[in-house]
Amino acid sequence: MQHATLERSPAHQRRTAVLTPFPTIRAPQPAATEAAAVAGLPTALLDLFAGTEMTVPFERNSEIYGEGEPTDYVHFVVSGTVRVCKLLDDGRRQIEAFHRPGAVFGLEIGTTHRFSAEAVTPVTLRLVRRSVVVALAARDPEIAQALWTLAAGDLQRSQDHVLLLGRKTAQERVASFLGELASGEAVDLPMSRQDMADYLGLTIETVSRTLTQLEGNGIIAFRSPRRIVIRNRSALRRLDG
Amino acid sequence: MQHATLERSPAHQRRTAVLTPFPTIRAPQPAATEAAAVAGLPTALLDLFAGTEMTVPFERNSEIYGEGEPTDYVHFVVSGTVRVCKLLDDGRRQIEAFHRPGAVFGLEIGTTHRFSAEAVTPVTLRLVRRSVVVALAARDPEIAQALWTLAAGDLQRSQDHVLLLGRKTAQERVASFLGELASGEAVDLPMSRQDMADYLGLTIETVSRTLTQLEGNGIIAFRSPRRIVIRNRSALRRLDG
DNA sequence: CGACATATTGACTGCCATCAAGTAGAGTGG
DNA sequence: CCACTCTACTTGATGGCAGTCAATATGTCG
Repeated sequence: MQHATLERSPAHQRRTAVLTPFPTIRAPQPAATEAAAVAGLPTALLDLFAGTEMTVPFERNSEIYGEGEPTDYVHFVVSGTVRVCKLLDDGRRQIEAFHRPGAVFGLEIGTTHRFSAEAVTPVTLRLVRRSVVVALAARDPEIAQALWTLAAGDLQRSQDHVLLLGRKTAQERVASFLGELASGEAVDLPMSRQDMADYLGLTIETVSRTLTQLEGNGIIAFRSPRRIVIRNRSALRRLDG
Repeated sequence: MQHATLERSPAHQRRTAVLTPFPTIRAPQPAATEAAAVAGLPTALLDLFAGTEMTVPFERNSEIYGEGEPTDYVHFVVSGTVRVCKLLDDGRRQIEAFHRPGAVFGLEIGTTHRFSAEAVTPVTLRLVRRSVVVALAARDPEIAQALWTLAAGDLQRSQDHVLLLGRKTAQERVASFLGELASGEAVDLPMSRQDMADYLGLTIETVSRTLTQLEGNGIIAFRSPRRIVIRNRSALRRLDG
Protein backbone atom coordinates (compact mmCIF):
# COMPACT_ATOMS: atom_id res chain seq x y z
CA MET A 1 0.00 0.00 0.00
CA GLN A 2 2.30 2.72 1.30
CA HIS A 3 5.75 2.91 -0.15
CA ALA A 4 8.21 1.65 2.38
CA THR A 5 11.30 3.69 1.63
CA LEU A 6 11.79 5.52 4.86
CA GLU A 7 14.55 7.98 4.16
CA ARG A 8 15.28 10.45 6.91
CA SER A 9 16.41 13.89 6.00
CA PRO A 10 19.72 14.77 7.63
CA ALA A 11 19.43 16.61 10.90
CA HIS A 12 21.08 19.77 9.64
CA GLN A 13 18.21 20.28 7.20
CA ARG A 14 15.62 20.39 9.91
CA ARG A 15 13.93 23.51 11.01
CA THR A 16 14.79 24.44 14.55
CA ALA A 17 11.58 26.35 15.17
CA VAL A 18 10.79 27.68 18.63
CA LEU A 19 7.75 26.03 20.15
CA THR A 20 5.85 28.57 22.19
CA PRO A 21 2.98 26.54 23.66
CA PHE A 22 5.09 23.52 24.46
CA PRO A 23 7.88 22.89 26.93
CA THR A 24 11.32 23.43 25.50
CA ILE A 25 13.68 20.53 25.29
CA ARG A 26 15.41 20.42 28.63
CA ALA A 27 17.28 17.18 28.62
CA PRO A 28 19.01 14.82 26.26
CA GLN A 29 16.37 12.59 24.73
CA PRO A 30 15.80 9.37 26.63
CA ALA A 31 17.11 6.32 24.83
CA ALA A 32 14.12 5.56 22.64
CA THR A 33 14.02 1.85 23.24
CA GLU A 34 10.46 1.69 21.95
CA ALA A 35 11.23 3.65 18.82
CA ALA A 36 11.63 0.41 16.90
CA ALA A 37 7.92 -0.16 17.36
CA VAL A 38 7.17 2.84 15.19
CA ALA A 39 6.08 1.32 11.92
CA GLY A 40 3.43 1.42 9.25
CA LEU A 41 1.25 4.24 8.07
CA PRO A 42 2.00 6.85 10.69
CA THR A 43 5.73 6.49 10.16
CA ALA A 44 5.38 6.69 6.42
CA LEU A 45 3.29 9.80 6.96
CA LEU A 46 5.78 11.28 9.35
CA ASP A 47 8.53 10.76 6.81
CA LEU A 48 6.69 12.97 4.39
CA PHE A 49 7.08 15.80 6.86
CA ALA A 50 10.70 15.16 7.65
CA GLY A 51 12.44 18.46 8.04
CA THR A 52 9.43 20.21 9.51
CA GLU A 53 8.91 18.13 12.61
CA MET A 54 10.12 18.70 16.16
CA THR A 55 10.92 16.16 18.82
CA VAL A 56 9.62 17.02 22.28
CA PRO A 57 9.77 15.10 25.58
CA PHE A 58 7.08 15.23 28.24
CA GLU A 59 7.28 14.20 31.87
CA ARG A 60 5.00 11.61 33.40
CA ASN A 61 1.53 13.08 34.06
CA SER A 62 2.28 16.34 32.30
CA GLU A 63 -0.31 17.87 30.02
CA ILE A 64 0.47 17.67 26.31
CA TYR A 65 -2.47 19.85 25.37
CA GLY A 66 -5.67 20.91 27.06
CA GLU A 67 -9.30 20.91 26.05
CA GLY A 68 -10.10 24.03 24.09
CA GLU A 69 -6.52 24.78 23.05
CA PRO A 70 -5.87 25.37 19.36
CA THR A 71 -5.10 22.30 17.26
CA ASP A 72 -1.80 23.63 15.97
CA TYR A 73 0.10 20.35 15.87
CA VAL A 74 -0.27 16.75 14.85
CA HIS A 75 1.37 14.44 17.37
CA PHE A 76 3.32 11.27 16.59
CA VAL A 77 4.20 9.04 19.52
CA VAL A 78 7.84 7.98 19.51
CA SER A 79 8.00 6.43 22.97
CA GLY A 80 5.80 6.19 26.05
CA THR A 81 2.03 6.11 26.47
CA VAL A 82 -0.42 8.98 26.10
CA ARG A 83 -3.99 9.24 27.34
CA VAL A 84 -6.61 11.37 25.62
CA CYS A 85 -9.50 12.24 27.89
CA LYS A 86 -12.35 14.52 28.81
CA LEU A 87 -13.21 15.83 32.25
CA LEU A 88 -16.77 16.61 33.30
CA ASP A 89 -17.48 19.50 35.64
CA ASP A 90 -18.06 17.28 38.65
CA GLY A 91 -14.77 15.44 38.22
CA ARG A 92 -15.94 12.43 36.26
CA ARG A 93 -13.36 11.54 33.67
CA GLN A 94 -13.57 9.46 30.52
CA ILE A 95 -10.41 8.31 28.78
CA GLU A 96 -11.09 8.11 25.06
CA ALA A 97 -7.94 6.32 24.05
CA PHE A 98 -4.43 5.35 24.99
CA HIS A 99 -1.78 6.00 22.37
CA ARG A 100 1.41 3.98 22.16
CA PRO A 101 4.54 4.33 20.04
CA GLY A 102 3.66 4.57 16.37
CA ALA A 103 0.28 6.19 16.97
CA VAL A 104 -0.87 9.59 15.80
CA PHE A 105 -3.18 11.82 17.80
CA GLY A 106 -4.36 15.40 18.11
CA LEU A 107 -5.43 15.80 14.50
CA GLU A 108 -8.97 17.08 14.57
CA ILE A 109 -11.34 18.76 12.15
CA GLY A 110 -11.99 21.80 14.26
CA THR A 111 -9.45 24.40 15.28
CA THR A 112 -9.60 23.59 19.00
CA HIS A 113 -9.02 20.33 20.86
CA ARG A 114 -12.14 18.57 22.09
CA PHE A 115 -10.10 16.52 24.57
CA SER A 116 -6.97 16.95 26.57
CA ALA A 117 -3.89 14.77 26.19
CA GLU A 118 -1.53 13.77 29.00
CA ALA A 119 1.61 11.70 29.37
CA VAL A 120 0.90 8.44 31.20
CA THR A 121 4.61 7.66 31.28
CA PRO A 122 7.56 9.75 30.18
CA VAL A 123 6.75 10.41 26.53
CA THR A 124 8.63 11.51 23.43
CA LEU A 125 6.60 13.01 20.62
CA ARG A 126 7.30 14.34 17.18
CA LEU A 127 5.16 17.33 16.33
CA VAL A 128 4.24 18.50 12.86
CA ARG A 129 2.33 21.69 12.24
CA ARG A 130 -1.26 20.93 11.40
CA SER A 131 -1.22 23.57 8.67
CA VAL A 132 1.62 21.74 6.94
CA VAL A 133 -0.26 18.47 7.03
CA VAL A 134 -3.49 19.99 5.78
CA ALA A 135 -1.76 21.93 3.03
CA LEU A 136 0.03 18.85 1.77
CA ALA A 137 -3.16 16.81 1.93
CA ALA A 138 -4.88 19.39 -0.25
CA ARG A 139 -2.29 18.81 -2.95
CA ASP A 140 -1.44 15.14 -2.57
CA PRO A 141 -4.24 12.55 -2.71
CA GLU A 142 -1.97 9.97 -1.16
CA ILE A 143 -1.55 12.05 1.98
CA ALA A 144 -5.23 12.89 2.02
CA GLN A 145 -6.01 9.18 1.85
CA ALA A 146 -3.56 8.49 4.64
CA LEU A 147 -5.46 10.96 6.80
CA TRP A 148 -8.70 9.25 5.93
CA THR A 149 -7.22 5.88 6.83
CA LEU A 150 -6.02 7.24 10.16
CA ALA A 151 -9.39 8.74 11.03
CA ALA A 152 -11.20 5.58 9.96
CA GLY A 153 -8.90 3.51 12.16
CA ASP A 154 -9.63 5.76 15.14
CA LEU A 155 -13.31 5.46 14.34
CA GLN A 156 -13.14 1.67 14.44
CA ARG A 157 -11.47 1.75 17.82
CA SER A 158 -14.00 4.21 19.13
CA GLN A 159 -16.85 2.02 17.88
CA ASP A 160 -15.41 -0.99 19.66
CA HIS A 161 -15.17 1.18 22.75
CA VAL A 162 -18.86 2.07 22.42
CA LEU A 163 -19.81 -1.59 22.30
CA LEU A 164 -17.66 -2.28 25.33
CA LEU A 165 -19.14 0.55 27.38
CA GLY A 166 -22.70 0.10 26.23
CA ARG A 167 -23.20 -3.61 26.56
CA LYS A 168 -20.38 -5.37 28.38
CA THR A 169 -20.00 -6.38 32.02
CA ALA A 170 -17.06 -5.39 34.19
CA GLN A 171 -15.42 -8.77 33.63
CA GLU A 172 -15.83 -8.53 29.87
CA ARG A 173 -14.44 -5.02 29.83
CA VAL A 174 -11.33 -5.93 31.75
CA ALA A 175 -10.82 -9.09 29.70
CA SER A 176 -11.14 -7.12 26.44
CA PHE A 177 -8.68 -4.56 27.69
CA LEU A 178 -6.07 -7.12 28.67
CA GLY A 179 -6.59 -8.98 25.42
CA GLU A 180 -5.92 -5.87 23.38
CA LEU A 181 -2.90 -4.85 25.35
CA ALA A 182 -1.23 -8.24 25.50
CA SER A 183 1.12 -8.77 22.62
CA GLY A 184 3.10 -11.63 24.10
CA GLU A 185 2.62 -13.60 27.28
CA ALA A 186 3.36 -10.79 29.67
CA VAL A 187 1.37 -7.57 29.69
CA ASP A 188 3.03 -4.42 30.91
CA LEU A 189 0.43 -1.95 32.08
CA PRO A 190 1.85 1.53 31.74
CA MET A 191 -1.26 3.08 33.28
CA SER A 192 -2.69 3.13 36.79
CA ARG A 193 -5.88 1.39 37.90
CA GLN A 194 -7.56 4.79 37.85
CA ASP A 195 -6.64 5.19 34.19
CA MET A 196 -7.94 1.71 33.39
CA ALA A 197 -11.16 2.47 35.25
CA ASP A 198 -11.68 5.76 33.44
CA TYR A 199 -11.13 4.04 30.11
CA LEU A 200 -13.43 1.12 30.93
CA GLY A 201 -16.22 3.16 32.53
CA LEU A 202 -15.70 1.51 35.93
CA THR A 203 -14.18 2.39 39.32
CA ILE A 204 -10.70 1.45 40.51
CA GLU A 205 -12.22 -0.90 43.05
CA THR A 206 -14.15 -2.82 40.43
CA VAL A 207 -11.11 -3.04 38.18
CA SER A 208 -9.02 -4.30 41.05
CA ARG A 209 -11.58 -6.85 42.17
CA THR A 210 -12.05 -8.10 38.62
CA LEU A 211 -8.33 -8.57 38.14
CA THR A 212 -8.13 -10.46 41.44
CA GLN A 213 -10.98 -12.65 40.27
CA LEU A 214 -9.24 -13.40 36.96
CA GLU A 215 -6.19 -14.35 38.97
CA GLY A 216 -8.32 -16.65 41.12
CA ASN A 217 -9.60 -18.36 37.97
CA GLY A 218 -6.04 -19.00 36.87
CA ILE A 219 -6.52 -16.91 33.76
CA ILE A 220 -3.89 -14.34 34.67
CA ALA A 221 -1.07 -14.06 37.17
CA PHE A 222 0.56 -11.03 38.74
CA ARG A 223 4.27 -10.36 38.78
CA SER A 224 3.52 -6.95 40.18
CA PRO A 225 0.42 -4.76 40.00
CA ARG A 226 1.60 -3.38 36.67
CA ARG A 227 3.00 -6.59 35.24
CA ILE A 228 0.56 -9.35 34.36
CA VAL A 229 1.03 -12.73 32.73
CA ILE A 230 -1.70 -14.23 30.57
CA ARG A 231 -1.93 -17.88 31.64
CA ASN A 232 -4.97 -18.85 29.61
CA ARG A 233 -5.50 -16.68 26.60
CA SER A 234 -8.43 -18.61 25.14
CA ALA A 235 -10.33 -18.35 28.41
CA LEU A 236 -9.62 -14.63 28.42
CA ARG A 237 -10.99 -14.33 24.91
CA ARG A 238 -14.07 -16.29 25.87
CA LEU A 239 -14.74 -13.82 28.67
CA ASP A 240 -14.53 -10.70 26.57
CA GLY A 241 -18.14 -10.85 25.33
CA MET B 1 -17.80 26.10 2.09
CA GLN B 2 -19.20 23.55 -0.33
CA HIS B 3 -20.67 24.75 -3.55
CA ALA B 4 -24.41 24.53 -3.39
CA THR B 5 -25.37 23.97 -6.99
CA LEU B 6 -27.10 20.63 -6.85
CA GLU B 7 -27.51 19.68 -10.45
CA ARG B 8 -28.86 16.21 -11.02
CA SER B 9 -27.78 14.34 -14.06
CA PRO B 10 -30.74 13.39 -16.23
CA ALA B 11 -32.13 9.95 -15.56
CA HIS B 12 -31.28 8.58 -18.96
CA GLN B 13 -27.58 9.03 -18.23
CA ARG B 14 -27.68 6.83 -15.17
CA ARG B 15 -26.31 3.36 -15.15
CA THR B 16 -29.02 0.82 -14.65
CA ALA B 17 -26.76 -1.76 -13.07
CA VAL B 18 -28.29 -4.85 -11.49
CA LEU B 19 -27.85 -4.91 -7.74
CA THR B 20 -27.33 -8.48 -6.68
CA PRO B 21 -27.02 -8.20 -2.91
CA PHE B 22 -29.78 -5.65 -2.57
CA PRO B 23 -33.52 -5.80 -3.11
CA THR B 24 -34.60 -4.63 -6.49
CA ILE B 25 -36.79 -1.60 -6.75
CA ARG B 26 -40.31 -2.85 -6.33
CA ALA B 27 -42.38 0.22 -5.84
CA PRO B 28 -42.54 3.81 -6.91
CA GLN B 29 -40.35 5.87 -4.63
CA PRO B 30 -42.16 7.26 -1.62
CA ALA B 31 -42.63 11.01 -1.79
CA ALA B 32 -39.29 12.14 -0.38
CA THR B 33 -40.63 14.79 1.96
CA GLU B 34 -37.37 14.77 3.90
CA ALA B 35 -35.20 15.06 0.82
CA ALA B 36 -34.99 18.80 1.32
CA ALA B 37 -32.93 18.08 4.44
CA VAL B 38 -30.16 16.64 2.29
CA ALA B 39 -27.54 19.34 2.30
CA GLY B 40 -23.87 20.03 2.85
CA LEU B 41 -20.87 17.84 2.36
CA PRO B 42 -22.53 14.51 1.69
CA THR B 43 -24.74 15.99 -0.98
CA ALA B 44 -21.84 17.76 -2.62
CA LEU B 45 -20.02 14.43 -2.55
CA LEU B 46 -22.96 12.59 -3.97
CA ASP B 47 -23.15 15.05 -6.83
CA LEU B 48 -19.67 14.10 -7.84
CA PHE B 49 -20.92 10.60 -8.44
CA ALA B 50 -24.04 11.60 -10.31
CA GLY B 51 -24.63 9.14 -13.10
CA THR B 52 -23.21 6.20 -11.18
CA GLU B 53 -25.60 6.09 -8.25
CA MET B 54 -28.73 4.04 -7.74
CA THR B 55 -31.78 4.88 -5.69
CA VAL B 56 -33.12 2.02 -3.59
CA PRO B 57 -36.03 1.85 -1.12
CA PHE B 58 -36.08 -0.32 1.97
CA GLU B 59 -39.03 -1.36 4.08
CA ARG B 60 -39.28 -0.66 7.78
CA ASN B 61 -37.07 -3.07 9.77
CA SER B 62 -35.48 -4.58 6.68
CA GLU B 63 -31.78 -5.25 6.62
CA ILE B 64 -29.74 -2.92 4.44
CA TYR B 65 -26.57 -4.91 4.91
CA GLY B 66 -25.36 -7.49 7.39
CA GLU B 67 -22.28 -7.83 9.49
CA GLY B 68 -19.55 -9.53 7.49
CA GLU B 69 -20.98 -8.69 4.08
CA PRO B 70 -18.68 -7.04 1.56
CA THR B 71 -18.51 -3.25 1.65
CA ASP B 72 -19.43 -2.82 -1.98
CA TYR B 73 -21.47 0.37 -1.65
CA VAL B 74 -21.43 3.73 0.03
CA HIS B 75 -24.89 4.67 1.28
CA PHE B 76 -26.44 8.13 1.21
CA VAL B 77 -29.67 8.60 3.15
CA VAL B 78 -32.33 10.37 1.12
CA SER B 79 -35.27 9.82 3.48
CA GLY B 80 -36.04 7.84 6.60
CA THR B 81 -33.87 6.74 9.52
CA VAL B 82 -31.24 4.01 9.55
CA ARG B 83 -29.70 2.24 12.54
CA VAL B 84 -26.20 0.78 12.42
CA CYS B 85 -25.66 -1.84 15.07
CA LYS B 86 -23.85 -4.90 16.32
CA LEU B 87 -25.37 -8.00 17.83
CA LEU B 88 -23.57 -10.08 20.45
CA ASP B 89 -24.01 -13.85 20.51
CA ASP B 90 -26.31 -13.79 23.51
CA GLY B 91 -28.66 -11.25 21.96
CA ARG B 92 -27.28 -8.07 23.47
CA ARG B 93 -27.36 -5.32 20.89
CA GLN B 94 -25.55 -2.00 20.65
CA ILE B 95 -26.69 0.64 18.21
CA GLU B 96 -23.68 2.60 17.04
CA ALA B 97 -25.52 5.37 15.29
CA PHE B 98 -28.74 6.54 13.77
CA HIS B 99 -28.49 8.07 10.32
CA ARG B 100 -30.97 10.62 9.04
CA PRO B 101 -31.47 12.23 5.63
CA GLY B 102 -28.24 13.76 4.41
CA ALA B 103 -26.00 11.30 6.22
CA VAL B 104 -23.54 8.87 4.68
CA PHE B 105 -22.84 5.43 6.07
CA GLY B 106 -21.36 2.08 5.16
CA LEU B 107 -18.02 3.40 4.00
CA GLU B 108 -15.38 1.44 5.85
CA ILE B 109 -11.69 0.78 5.49
CA GLY B 110 -11.96 -2.98 5.34
CA THR B 111 -13.70 -4.98 2.67
CA THR B 112 -16.42 -6.33 4.96
CA HIS B 113 -18.94 -4.55 7.14
CA ARG B 114 -18.19 -4.55 10.86
CA PHE B 115 -21.81 -3.69 11.67
CA SER B 116 -25.19 -4.33 10.19
CA ALA B 117 -27.53 -1.59 8.98
CA GLU B 118 -31.31 -1.68 9.17
CA ALA B 119 -34.16 0.58 8.23
CA VAL B 120 -35.83 2.05 11.31
CA THR B 121 -38.55 3.57 9.14
CA PRO B 122 -39.18 3.19 5.42
CA VAL B 123 -35.92 4.41 3.93
CA THR B 124 -34.71 5.63 0.56
CA LEU B 125 -30.99 5.41 -0.12
CA ARG B 126 -28.70 6.32 -2.94
CA LEU B 127 -25.92 3.82 -3.42
CA VAL B 128 -22.56 4.49 -5.01
CA ARG B 129 -20.05 1.77 -5.65
CA ARG B 130 -17.27 1.92 -3.13
CA SER B 131 -14.69 1.24 -5.81
CA VAL B 132 -15.82 4.36 -7.68
CA VAL B 133 -15.48 6.48 -4.58
CA VAL B 134 -12.08 5.09 -3.68
CA ALA B 135 -10.79 5.41 -7.22
CA LEU B 136 -11.87 9.02 -7.46
CA ALA B 137 -10.38 9.79 -4.06
CA ALA B 138 -7.05 8.41 -5.23
CA ARG B 139 -7.00 10.99 -8.02
CA ASP B 140 -8.76 13.96 -6.50
CA PRO B 141 -7.52 15.43 -3.21
CA GLU B 142 -10.77 17.27 -2.75
CA ILE B 143 -12.72 14.03 -2.67
CA ALA B 144 -10.11 12.42 -0.46
CA GLN B 145 -10.43 15.30 1.95
CA ALA B 146 -14.18 15.01 1.90
CA LEU B 147 -13.80 11.38 2.95
CA TRP B 148 -11.49 12.42 5.75
CA THR B 149 -13.97 15.04 6.91
CA LEU B 150 -16.75 12.47 6.90
CA ALA B 151 -14.74 9.96 8.91
CA ALA B 152 -13.61 12.63 11.35
CA GLY B 153 -17.21 13.71 11.86
CA ASP B 154 -18.25 10.13 12.58
CA LEU B 155 -15.32 9.87 14.95
CA GLN B 156 -16.46 12.92 16.90
CA ARG B 157 -19.94 11.50 17.27
CA SER B 158 -18.55 8.17 18.37
CA GLN B 159 -16.35 9.89 20.95
CA ASP B 160 -19.33 11.73 22.37
CA HIS B 161 -21.11 8.41 22.50
CA VAL B 162 -18.21 6.93 24.47
CA LEU B 163 -18.43 9.70 27.04
CA LEU B 164 -22.18 9.21 27.30
CA LEU B 165 -21.91 5.46 27.81
CA GLY B 166 -18.86 5.53 30.03
CA ARG B 167 -19.73 8.22 32.51
CA LYS B 168 -23.31 9.40 32.29
CA THR B 169 -26.38 8.39 34.27
CA ALA B 170 -29.60 7.19 32.69
CA GLN B 171 -31.16 10.62 33.06
CA GLU B 172 -28.19 12.33 31.45
CA ARG B 173 -28.19 9.84 28.59
CA VAL B 174 -31.84 10.33 27.78
CA ALA B 175 -31.55 14.11 28.12
CA SER B 176 -28.55 14.17 25.77
CA PHE B 177 -30.40 12.05 23.28
CA LEU B 178 -33.48 14.25 23.24
CA GLY B 179 -31.34 17.35 23.05
CA GLU B 180 -29.54 16.09 19.98
CA LEU B 181 -32.66 14.96 18.23
CA ALA B 182 -34.76 18.02 18.92
CA SER B 183 -34.45 20.55 16.17
CA GLY B 184 -37.53 22.58 16.98
CA GLU B 185 -39.99 22.37 19.85
CA ALA B 186 -41.40 18.99 18.98
CA VAL B 187 -39.26 15.89 18.71
CA ASP B 188 -40.40 13.11 16.45
CA LEU B 189 -38.85 9.86 17.52
CA PRO B 190 -38.65 7.58 14.53
CA MET B 191 -37.27 4.72 16.64
CA SER B 192 -38.78 2.46 19.30
CA ARG B 193 -37.89 2.49 22.99
CA GLN B 194 -35.85 -0.64 22.34
CA ASP B 195 -33.80 1.22 19.75
CA MET B 196 -33.27 4.12 22.13
CA ALA B 197 -32.25 1.73 24.88
CA ASP B 198 -29.78 -0.09 22.66
CA TYR B 199 -28.26 3.20 21.61
CA LEU B 200 -28.06 4.56 25.15
CA GLY B 201 -26.80 1.37 26.79
CA LEU B 202 -29.95 1.01 28.90
CA THR B 203 -33.12 -1.12 28.96
CA ILE B 204 -36.51 -0.14 27.58
CA GLU B 205 -37.90 0.03 31.10
CA THR B 206 -35.27 2.49 32.23
CA VAL B 207 -35.76 4.64 29.13
CA SER B 208 -39.48 4.64 29.69
CA ARG B 209 -39.21 5.47 33.39
CA THR B 210 -36.74 8.26 32.68
CA LEU B 211 -39.00 9.82 30.09
CA THR B 212 -41.94 9.63 32.50
CA GLN B 213 -39.79 11.32 35.11
CA LEU B 214 -38.83 14.13 32.70
CA GLU B 215 -42.52 14.56 32.00
CA GLY B 216 -43.21 14.76 35.73
CA ASN B 217 -40.61 17.51 36.05
CA GLY B 218 -42.37 19.49 33.35
CA ILE B 219 -39.31 19.33 31.10
CA ILE B 220 -41.03 17.41 28.33
CA ALA B 221 -44.59 16.55 27.38
CA PHE B 222 -45.97 13.65 25.37
CA ARG B 223 -48.28 14.01 22.42
CA SER B 224 -47.89 10.30 21.81
CA PRO B 225 -45.12 7.88 22.79
CA ARG B 226 -43.20 8.83 19.64
CA ARG B 227 -43.98 12.53 19.66
CA ILE B 228 -42.48 14.63 22.42
CA VAL B 229 -42.51 18.35 23.08
CA ILE B 230 -39.59 20.05 24.80
CA ARG B 231 -41.14 22.36 27.38
CA ASN B 232 -37.94 23.48 29.08
CA ARG B 233 -34.90 23.21 26.89
CA SER B 234 -32.44 24.83 29.28
CA ALA B 235 -33.41 22.41 32.05
CA LEU B 236 -32.92 19.58 29.59
CA ARG B 237 -29.46 20.86 28.74
CA ARG B 238 -28.59 21.17 32.41
CA LEU B 239 -29.47 17.51 32.90
CA ASP B 240 -27.33 16.16 30.11
CA GLY B 241 -24.11 16.02 32.14
C1' DC C 1 -64.21 -3.03 17.32
C1' DG C 2 -60.69 -6.39 18.11
C1' DA C 3 -55.99 -7.89 18.08
C1' DC C 4 -51.30 -7.18 18.18
C1' DA C 5 -47.29 -4.51 19.00
C1' DT C 6 -45.40 -1.08 21.83
C1' DA C 7 -44.99 1.36 25.99
C1' DT C 8 -45.67 2.06 30.96
C1' DT C 9 -45.70 0.81 35.66
C1' DG C 10 -44.69 -2.09 39.76
C1' DA C 11 -42.01 -5.24 42.77
C1' DC C 12 -37.82 -7.07 43.54
C1' DT C 13 -32.83 -8.31 42.50
C1' DG C 14 -28.08 -7.71 41.51
C1' DC C 15 -24.04 -5.57 39.76
C1' DC C 16 -21.24 -2.15 40.44
C1' DA C 17 -20.44 2.28 43.15
C1' DT C 18 -19.41 4.21 47.46
C1' DC C 19 -17.31 4.54 51.80
C1' DA C 20 -13.73 2.84 54.66
C1' DA C 21 -9.75 0.20 56.14
C1' DG C 22 -5.85 -2.30 55.38
C1' DT C 23 -1.57 -3.82 52.56
C1' DA C 24 2.24 -3.66 49.55
C1' DG C 25 5.92 -1.36 46.61
C1' DA C 26 9.00 2.28 45.43
C1' DG C 27 11.78 5.84 46.78
C1' DT C 28 14.37 8.38 50.53
C1' DG C 29 17.36 9.17 54.21
C1' DG C 30 19.65 7.58 58.40
C1' DC D 1 20.44 -2.49 55.53
C1' DC D 2 16.38 -0.93 57.66
C1' DA D 3 12.89 2.41 59.23
C1' DC D 4 9.95 5.93 57.28
C1' DT D 5 6.73 7.76 54.07
C1' DC D 6 3.91 8.22 50.25
C1' DT D 7 1.34 6.49 46.74
C1' DA D 8 -0.96 2.80 44.51
C1' DC D 9 -3.45 -1.08 45.05
C1' DT D 10 -6.44 -4.44 47.39
C1' DT D 11 -10.09 -5.95 50.27
C1' DG D 12 -14.39 -5.50 53.03
C1' DA D 13 -19.09 -3.74 54.19
C1' DT D 14 -22.98 -1.46 52.56
C1' DG D 15 -26.01 1.13 49.37
C1' DG D 16 -28.24 2.66 45.12
C1' DC D 17 -29.06 2.83 40.30
C1' DA D 18 -30.43 0.39 36.78
C1' DG D 19 -31.72 -4.47 35.39
C1' DT D 20 -35.02 -8.26 35.56
C1' DC D 21 -39.42 -10.32 35.79
C1' DA D 22 -44.21 -9.58 35.46
C1' DA D 23 -48.49 -7.34 34.74
C1' DT D 24 -51.16 -3.62 32.85
C1' DA D 25 -52.14 0.12 29.68
C1' DT D 26 -52.02 2.48 25.44
C1' DG D 27 -51.66 2.94 20.32
C1' DT D 28 -52.14 1.41 15.93
C1' DC D 29 -53.93 -0.90 12.23
C1' DG D 30 -56.60 -4.35 10.12
